[in-house]
Amino acid sequence: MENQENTFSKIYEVVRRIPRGRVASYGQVAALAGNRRWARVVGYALHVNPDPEGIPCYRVVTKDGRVSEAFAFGGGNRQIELLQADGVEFTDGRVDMKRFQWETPWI
DNA sequence: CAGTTGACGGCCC
DNA sequence: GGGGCCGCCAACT
Repeated sequence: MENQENTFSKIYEVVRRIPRGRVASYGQVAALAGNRRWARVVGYALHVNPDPEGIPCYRVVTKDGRVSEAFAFGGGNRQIELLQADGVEFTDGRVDMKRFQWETPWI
């Protein structure tokens, strides 16, 4: 199995575990991956996203509930449309983290 | 090998 | 309350 202890693999595994209709922040993914300070690394890891179909990187947003502007991998704010399709409600270009942030035991 | 960058986060002003 | 700066780790040039 994919028991690779690589930092990136951990991050990808966490992102892959994000349920539909929910979002997670970069710091959250980093914390679940093992280290909270990997927030920036998470961003880079998703940037090199080797499997965009298996890794819903669009479910990862900033702690403010806003999506990255550099997410132009499909065309502008396509990420928001994908999240809305998942049932995530957006308000003024931002998602209500209080309601849609992925519930994790790390909290 | 060393310096800089980067899909961020948190603290300071 | 909003904006700006520094800090974290890994990858790229």
